[in-house]
Amino acid sequence: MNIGQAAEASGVSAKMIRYYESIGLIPKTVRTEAGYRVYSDSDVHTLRFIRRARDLGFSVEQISDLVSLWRDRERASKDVKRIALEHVTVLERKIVELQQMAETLNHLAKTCHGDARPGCPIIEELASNEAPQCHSAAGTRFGSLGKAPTRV
Amino acid sequence: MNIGQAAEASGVSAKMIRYYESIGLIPKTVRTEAGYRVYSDSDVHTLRFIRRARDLGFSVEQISDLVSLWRDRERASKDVKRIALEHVTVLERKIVELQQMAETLNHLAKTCHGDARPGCPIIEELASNEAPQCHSAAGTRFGSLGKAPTRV
DNA sequence: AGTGACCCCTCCAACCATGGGAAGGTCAAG
DNA sequence: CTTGACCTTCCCATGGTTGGAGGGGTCACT
Repeated sequence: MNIGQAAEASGVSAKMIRYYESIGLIPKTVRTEAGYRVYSDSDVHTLRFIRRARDLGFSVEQISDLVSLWRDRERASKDVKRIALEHVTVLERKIVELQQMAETLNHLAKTCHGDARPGCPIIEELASNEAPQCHSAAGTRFGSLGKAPTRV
Repeated sequence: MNIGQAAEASGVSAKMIRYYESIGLIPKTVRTEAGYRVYSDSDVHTLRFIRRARDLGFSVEQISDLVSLWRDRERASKDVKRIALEHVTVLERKIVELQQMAETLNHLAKTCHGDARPGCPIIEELASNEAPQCHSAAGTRFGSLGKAPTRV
């Protein structure tokens, strides 16, 4: 199977398959004489695994661990569960962050008459010198969420 | 005021101030003879505005619009409200996405005994050939959320 | 006047995951 | 043999932010 068919069958783009190979998430494949990558059904299976893990929001690094655990017949389900639950924790923190942003904006938008007149509480809030937001946590730019603030 | 003090006072790092200048979000500042950027209290006010908008998850492009509207005394609050509510829509879609991921994982983790034995429903789910997830929408990799799937 | 501790400058690279495209090789069908 | 669909590698862009290198400025203290 060529890379295009493998991409089709797995739902991972050819671009990403090459990228995953380049970073070592998947091993280098066999090549034809002409240099074309060749994939087996088993490879497609792995790619599908990877795609599902991506769909669940795991990072490539986490997926790398999950793939290892998957391949490892002696794997401890404890390890898998730990990775999954750690990820859930991160997800839930991000959810809260986004909810606070949305709440703050909804609150401000509600008090904004939204017509052609100037004078808008949203702008005024942003421009104020006072406490950043009414919903406190949205201002914690560098929460303990990792290296960077949540990009939205 | 030098850039460091402006950064301190506004909560925007010196690096980011230079970046915002370079992309035109803020105008070029006056410089000292030695080439140091000089900031006024008003500049700091603008930077604080920008930081708050970032905290609310607005993109730089949106912030650029908001800053223009802020400066424009004839601004229509309608325009501000529209930007804010559009952003809320995006936020809420992302929240739902993340919630679905978290739900799926929580569900799988619940059925994972999580001890030293092998055999783990989380891995098995990822590896299965069947329907991607029990919570359907988490698999819609390219939902109508914009250019790319939500990176987590 | 020298020295050390900071500050500032610009430019370049990295992160993450992904898409786009150019320039060239390969393959199968017509 | 031509055409078109595929493959290859390589480079570039995204967005927002941080980091570093390498060079210079400023200031207070000795």
